[in-house]
Amino acid sequence: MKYEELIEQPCSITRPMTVLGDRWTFLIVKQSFAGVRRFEDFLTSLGISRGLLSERLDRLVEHGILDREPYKDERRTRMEYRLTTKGRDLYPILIAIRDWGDTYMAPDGPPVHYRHAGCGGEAHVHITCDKCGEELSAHDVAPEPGTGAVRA
Amino acid sequence: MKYEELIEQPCSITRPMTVLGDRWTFLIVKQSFAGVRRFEDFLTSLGISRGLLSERLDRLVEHGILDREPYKDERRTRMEYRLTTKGRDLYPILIAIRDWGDTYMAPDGPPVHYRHAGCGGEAHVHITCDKCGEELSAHDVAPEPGTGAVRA
DNA sequence: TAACTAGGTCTGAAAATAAGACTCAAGAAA
DNA sequence: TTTCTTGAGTCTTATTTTCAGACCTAGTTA
Repeated sequence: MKYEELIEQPCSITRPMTVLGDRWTFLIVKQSFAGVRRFEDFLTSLGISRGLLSERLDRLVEHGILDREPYKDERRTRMEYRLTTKGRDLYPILIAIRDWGDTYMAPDGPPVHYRHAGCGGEAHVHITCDKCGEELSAHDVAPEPGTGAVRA
Repeated sequence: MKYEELIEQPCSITRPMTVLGDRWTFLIVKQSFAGVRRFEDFLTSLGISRGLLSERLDRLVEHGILDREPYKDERRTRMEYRLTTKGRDLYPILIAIRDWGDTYMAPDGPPVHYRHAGCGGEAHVHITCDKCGEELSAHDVAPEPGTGAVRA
């Protein structure tokens, strides 16, 4: 199967993966959250090659995750890539990955704390039931076909 | 930069991506949560090629995300790949991706509902502060170096 | 005018992926 | 006993992606 064909699968995990599921895309988004906006800054902070960065930024813009806008520096016009609302909504995925990374891949402790500004507590993700409010784990959840499923 | 070198970066988002950030790995994990355990079942449900599936399963086992065990069918011995605790802890990432996928890539509505067994409500992720309990968005969070950061 | 900078494009070599043929062992069928 | 089928892979070849670095272009500064 061609990887691109996966986007047609009726699965809300598979479909985002066709957009985000490669080596670099998610790291670019991560840098965006960290305030990186310019081509050269993505380039040097990530160590990605120019060609790939160019292609990936284009794709993120196409998918409406980043906006590409020229803006006036003091003197020159430069390009900026900024997260859209759709892009900012990826934040829980980022924090979920960070929680797992801190737990299993950070032998020297968390490299970065994500603190509640002002309060000083740390941000973590939780799965909760939107009806009873209880905190859930994988055991408590049962998948069930929805309206977007393909009828056989 | 070689992609593999990224695993040394002091970042709990980058490091998991070196394990999970390719076309197929996360989809294999997704299938594991859906109850798939056998080689042939991953193969047909995902449409991945044999060689890649073999290599990816090995890698997930190496990283302690799946366990590979022979088990007795009625008559024969077969292989099973099952999530470890480390693997099950990926669930919030999965649900976070699904939330985003349902919001932005499911024009016909959610293909699958992830329901709280018994209660019937739906599972969603939230970012909360572990000190004050408030629900947070990207705006409310400020990154700050931790013990695992490299000193410059 | 020359050099520099941001933001790219182009190119060739190396690596990863796709598709399918082949292997091998165990158990079932004839 | 020989053959067939099945699960779980390995191997091979062609195609795609990725890497690394050279090159390009327009405005800026010296």
